[in-house]
Amino acid sequence: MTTLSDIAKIAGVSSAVVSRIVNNDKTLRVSDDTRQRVLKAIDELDYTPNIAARTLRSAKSGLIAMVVHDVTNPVYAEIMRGAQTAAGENDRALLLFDASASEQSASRLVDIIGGSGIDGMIIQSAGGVPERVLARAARQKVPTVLLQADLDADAHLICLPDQRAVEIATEHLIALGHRNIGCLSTARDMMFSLRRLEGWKNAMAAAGIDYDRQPVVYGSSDMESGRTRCAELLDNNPDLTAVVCFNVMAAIGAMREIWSRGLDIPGDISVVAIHDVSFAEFLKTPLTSVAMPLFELGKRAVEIAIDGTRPKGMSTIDKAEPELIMRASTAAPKGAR
Amino acid sequence: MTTLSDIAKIAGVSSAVVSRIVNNDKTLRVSDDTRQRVLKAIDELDYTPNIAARTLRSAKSGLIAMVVHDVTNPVYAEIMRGAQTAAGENDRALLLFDASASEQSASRLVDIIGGSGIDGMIIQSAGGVPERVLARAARQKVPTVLLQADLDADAHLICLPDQRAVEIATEHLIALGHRNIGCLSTARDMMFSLRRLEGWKNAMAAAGIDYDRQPVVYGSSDMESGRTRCAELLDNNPDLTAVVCFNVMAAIGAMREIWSRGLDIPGDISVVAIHDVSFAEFLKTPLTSVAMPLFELGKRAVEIAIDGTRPKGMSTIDKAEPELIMRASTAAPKGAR
DNA sequence: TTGATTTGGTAAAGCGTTTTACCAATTATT
DNA sequence: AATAATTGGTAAAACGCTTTACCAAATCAA
Repeated sequence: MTTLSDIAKIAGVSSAVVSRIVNNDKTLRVSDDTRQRVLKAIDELDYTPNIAARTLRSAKSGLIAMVVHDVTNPVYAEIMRGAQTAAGENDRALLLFDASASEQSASRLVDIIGGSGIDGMIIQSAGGVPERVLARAARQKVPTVLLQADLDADAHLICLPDQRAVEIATEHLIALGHRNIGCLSTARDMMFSLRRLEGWKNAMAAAGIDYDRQPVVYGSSDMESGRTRCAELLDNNPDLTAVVCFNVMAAIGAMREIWSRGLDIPGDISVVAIHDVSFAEFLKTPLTSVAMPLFELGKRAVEIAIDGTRPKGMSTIDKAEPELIMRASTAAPKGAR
Repeated sequence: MTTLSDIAKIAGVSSAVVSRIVNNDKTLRVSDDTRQRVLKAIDELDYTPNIAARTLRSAKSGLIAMVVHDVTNPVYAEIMRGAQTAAGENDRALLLFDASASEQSASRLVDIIGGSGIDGMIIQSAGGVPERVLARAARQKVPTVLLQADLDADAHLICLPDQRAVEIATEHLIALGHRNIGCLSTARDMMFSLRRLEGWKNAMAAAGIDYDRQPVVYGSSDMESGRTRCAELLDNNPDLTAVVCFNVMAAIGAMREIWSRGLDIPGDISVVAIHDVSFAEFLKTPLTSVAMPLFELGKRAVEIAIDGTRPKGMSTIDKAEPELIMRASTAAPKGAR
C-alpha cells in the first residue's frame, strides 16, 4: 500500500532518488543525510516495492518456472530442493508446474511465458513437456534449461555423471567377485540411459567380461516397471548373481520381485541402484546405491537459467564423484564364498 | 511483445474493446463483425496479455504461494499434487517455497507478499514458518490457509479426518484380536496428534480396553524418529502385539527397529500406519496403512485460498472415509492363532 | 416529428516502478 | 574573476493493461 512516492514525499525527495536507493544504484550520488532520511522513511512505513510495477517496467519478474515430471518421486524432489536453495540465494522464486498433475497447467505455463511472466525455465520432465511450451519459450527468448534430456539448440542442457555412476556401481559388484551382472536400465531412448549403459560396458570390459553376453533390460523409473522388468531378467538369466538398477525406484520394485521368488538379497542376488533416497536405509535389506548430485543439479539449473552470459550447450555436474553408499544389498556371490 | 494496442490498431478498434473481449466482459456490446476481427488479429499475432501490466492494474497476480515443510517427503508431495491440480483448474499458478531449503526463501516470500505479488498463501509447514510471514500476510490481507495446524484468527484452517483414520486403523487391529496396542504418535503439541490420539482412545474404549494402560510415545514424522521411538516402546512394553503409527515415514523406521530385533512383522508385531505412500507395497513386508485424502487437502486448500467469500475458521476434509489399505504388516496376534 | 432508448463503441486516467536526460548550486581550477 | 567540474539531485516518459465515464449514430415509441 505504501508506494515509492509516499516515501519520497516524507523524505522530501523525488521518487527517483528513492527508487535508486532501494535498488542501490551505484551511480547515484546523494548526501548521506538524504540517504538516511529515505532509509528511515522506508523503515518506518515498512515499504516494499510493488512487484508488478517493477516487473512491468524492468521486464524482469524474478520468477523461474520449474516443470517437474512427478513431484511425488523423491528423486526429483531432491532436485527441487537444490533449485529452491539457489533461487533463495539469488533472490528469485520458483513457479512450480507438475507435468503429471494437470493438463491445464501446461496452458497456464504457456500463457505465463507469453505474458513475460518468467525470467527462466527449468525442465525436469524428460519427454513429458508439450512441444508448445518449449516453442513458446524459445520464441520469447526465455532461458531454458533441460535436465537429463537430449540436446536442444534452443536450450541449455545439464546432465549428471551418469557414466561414472554406473561404472562405480558395476566396479563395486565386480570387486565383490560378480561376473554375471544384469542391467536394469531406464528408458531406451533417453541419452542418459545410453550414457549409463556405457558406464556398465566400460566397467565390464575393464574386468575382461564380455558384456555382450550379459543381459540388459529397459524400463521406466518407477517401482512397477522395476518389478516386471526384473522378473524378465531373472526368468531369462538363471546364472545372474547381481543386478545394477539405473533408478532407485525401479530397484525397489526389483527387490520386491527377487524376494517374492524366495531369493535372498544379497545372498542369492546383489542389487545396486543409481540414486540414493532417504528410505533406502530402511528397506528390509538396506539398499546399496550410488548417490548422484541431484541437489547440485537443481542448484546449477537455476544458476544457469539466471546467468544470461553462458553459451548454450551441454554441461555435466562433475564437481564430485558419484558416491557409493554401501549398505546391505550387495555381497560376494555364492560361489566365491 | 505484441500489445493490446497492436491488436487494436490492426482490428481498427480501441484497446478498450480488445481488453474487454480478451477478458470476455459480459457487459460489452460489440458487433459480431468487430469481435471476429479482433479475435482474428489476436490469433494471427499470437497475442498474450502481459501479466505484470494486468497484475499492476487489477491487483491480482494469479499466483498462490505454497510453503512446504519438506518437498522431499512423499506425504507432502501428494498435497502439492492436489494443489497443483486445483491451481490449473482455476487458472492460477503455484509459487513454491521449501521451508527447509533456505533461510532466504522466507525473506523472499515476505517481500513478495509485501509487494502484492500473491493472491493467496497455503502453509503446509506446521510450526516451521517464521512469524513474520504470517504477520505480513495478515497485514496485507492475503488469504492464508493453514494445513493441519492450530486455529489462527487470521487464517483458514483445513484438517484431515485424523480421528476417524486412527479409529479405523485401531479397529482393524482390534478386529484381528489385538488387545495390547501401542501408539507411535506424532508431535505432542500439534492439534492433529491430539485428534489422532482421540481416535485411538475411542476405538480402544469401544472395545472395552483400558487405554490408560496402553503406551503412547511421541515423535516426529520421519524415519529416524520412528525408529528410536519404537525402540522405546518395545523396550518398555514386552507384551505389545501391535503398533499404530501416526505417520508412514515413522512407521518405516519402526519396522526397521522391529526387524533389527529379530522379530517378525506381522508374526510378532503388527504395524499399521496413517497415510499411504507409493512404495509401502514394496517394503519387505508390505505395509498396511490408512490412506488420507491428501490430494483433496491440497486441492481444497487452493480453492479456499481463491474463494474470497468463505468465512475463516476450520474445516475438515470428510468427503470420503479414510481408506484402510490392507497389506501384509498386520495379522492376528500370536496367542489368538 | 420529437424525444427516448439502444447499439456499438471511444477516451483517458491511472496502477507503481525504472531510467534517461537534464539542471541549479556549489566547489575546484586557472 | 571567470571557467570548468562536481555534487546532489529533479522531471517526466514509458511499461501494458483495466475500467469508468461518456458519446454519436441508429432505432424505436408515441
